[in-house]
Amino acid sequence: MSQEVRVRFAPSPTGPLHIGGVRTALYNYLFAKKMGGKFLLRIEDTDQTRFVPGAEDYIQESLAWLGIPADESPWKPGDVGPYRQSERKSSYMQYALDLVEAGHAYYAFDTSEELEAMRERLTAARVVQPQYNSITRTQMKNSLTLPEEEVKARLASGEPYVIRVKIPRKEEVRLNDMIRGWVMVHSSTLDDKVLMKSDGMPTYHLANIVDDHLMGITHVIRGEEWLPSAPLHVLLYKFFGWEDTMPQFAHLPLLLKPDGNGKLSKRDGDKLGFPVFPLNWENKETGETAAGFREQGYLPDAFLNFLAFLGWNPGDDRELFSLDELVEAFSIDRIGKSGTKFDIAKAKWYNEQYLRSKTSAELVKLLVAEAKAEGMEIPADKAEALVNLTKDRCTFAADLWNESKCVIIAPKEFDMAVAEKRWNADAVKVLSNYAGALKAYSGTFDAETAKTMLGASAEAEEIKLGKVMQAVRLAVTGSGAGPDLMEVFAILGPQEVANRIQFALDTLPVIA
RNA sequence: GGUCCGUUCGUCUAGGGGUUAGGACGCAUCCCUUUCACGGAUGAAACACGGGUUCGAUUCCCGUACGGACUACCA
Repeated sequence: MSQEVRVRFAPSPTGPLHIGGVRTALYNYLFAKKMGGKFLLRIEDTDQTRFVPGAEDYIQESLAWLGIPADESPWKPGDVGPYRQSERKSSYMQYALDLVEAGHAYYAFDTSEELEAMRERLTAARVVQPQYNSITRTQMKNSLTLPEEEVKARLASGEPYVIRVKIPRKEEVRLNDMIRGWVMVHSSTLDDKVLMKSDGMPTYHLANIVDDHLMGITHVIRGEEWLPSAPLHVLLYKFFGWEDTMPQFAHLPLLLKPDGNGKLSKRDGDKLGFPVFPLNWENKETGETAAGFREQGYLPDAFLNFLAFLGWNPGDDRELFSLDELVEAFSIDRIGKSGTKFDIAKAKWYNEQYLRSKTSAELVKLLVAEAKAEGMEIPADKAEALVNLTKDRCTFAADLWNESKCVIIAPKEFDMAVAEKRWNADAVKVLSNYAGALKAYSGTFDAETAKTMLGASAEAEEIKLGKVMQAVRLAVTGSGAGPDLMEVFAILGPQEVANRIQFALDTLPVIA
């Protein structure tokens, strides 16, 4: 009988959730759903000095926006709670003490000044890697070097202390990563990491092992930055005697800067003009702000699809996947090993694809909302025609409005660069003729009619239509580029088109 | 510096001992067209390097180079 898959996403509430974290959450979600298991969210807030108010809400809202909510979380507790490490504080010490008891950990009383002095001494002695380990710990103040009585006295007096793991001197530590295969590290390169901090809180290393064990986590899917400490975690599972239920590890490739090299950072986004966070963020205390994909106009499905393909692919030529399809297609062995550079152009392409696949009704909603944000209204009888006319020209929902503007708002001024080239005597003749014809017209008016009438006007003046088309567009929309003109005319209706032409005729001096 | 991880078109990637090394984004050209787009077609563009193993290596092995992560009482 196979065990239920349980995975967790374990962010720290230290600020907005980085896009790399979002992808980690997504892969955890996809794996859990694919395996018919559970996706948990655990808040790793053991560093009280870095806690940022609002960050938890941000995490929750981000997952909600993407449609990948956790099955168990601080806001939806299952039966292995609490789901905030700060609320589990009381349980960690006992586990650390068990390790001390078993000889796998020890108390250390060194002050930060003493630690600093030790590092300096080792550096001066050209020790390649100054660290608290099996050698150096013999020279520090800890329960391994101090007499038992003194240790007891120090503890009793309330002197601050930490508990450090006692890394064995010679041991080959190995783990079988689901993405990277066997990874082997010698224990001599590991250091005696702090397990319990002097403030009584556990470090990540202790907390994540204890909690993953207690929460029944079967697979740990996290970023590659954790790979170097994974051997320590393996050792800890062994020390606790939990090897049998140790989760399987999968270390995800990093998200890299689009240009040059290195981990993708907020700075890169700012510099290149794209967000690296799912939602807008504002830290009320520091005034720090960050742009979000949602506010930039990205659709959650498109963003999700884009994100899924940053390091994973289905193995065939398909590119467009709904969340359900992603779940169906997902597998950890199709996750790549190497770092992935972030390409915003691809994200835009995904957004275009998803925008265009929306129904007219959905697009109308988006257009109306965008217009409203600009203080404008879209006449109900024109909305559908507008979105159908403009959607193929749009990347974001905001473009629906940008592209529709020229229909909704009559031009007050004209693109003079176009006017200088195209606004000539021929154009004026044709337009005058056309305006007159439109004013007199009262039948049904569609794109076909608009064009036939325009053609007739041109013919009447013995002028080739193609020669004056740009001028016609300029007169009615004020610019030289835009959606299909005849369709625009159809939406406007003959009277409005005539009015606009008349305004242009009255305003624009003949230049060309 | 040390430990660990990685390296196929500019980018995301497929592939895998013998292939014209495939797709997508982007780019270019052409077609469509009343403009700009959309769409269609075409094109330029990659196996980091050096040794092995092999009849044969981009693919397997070992080095080198390059890149990255980690190296806190942060996660």
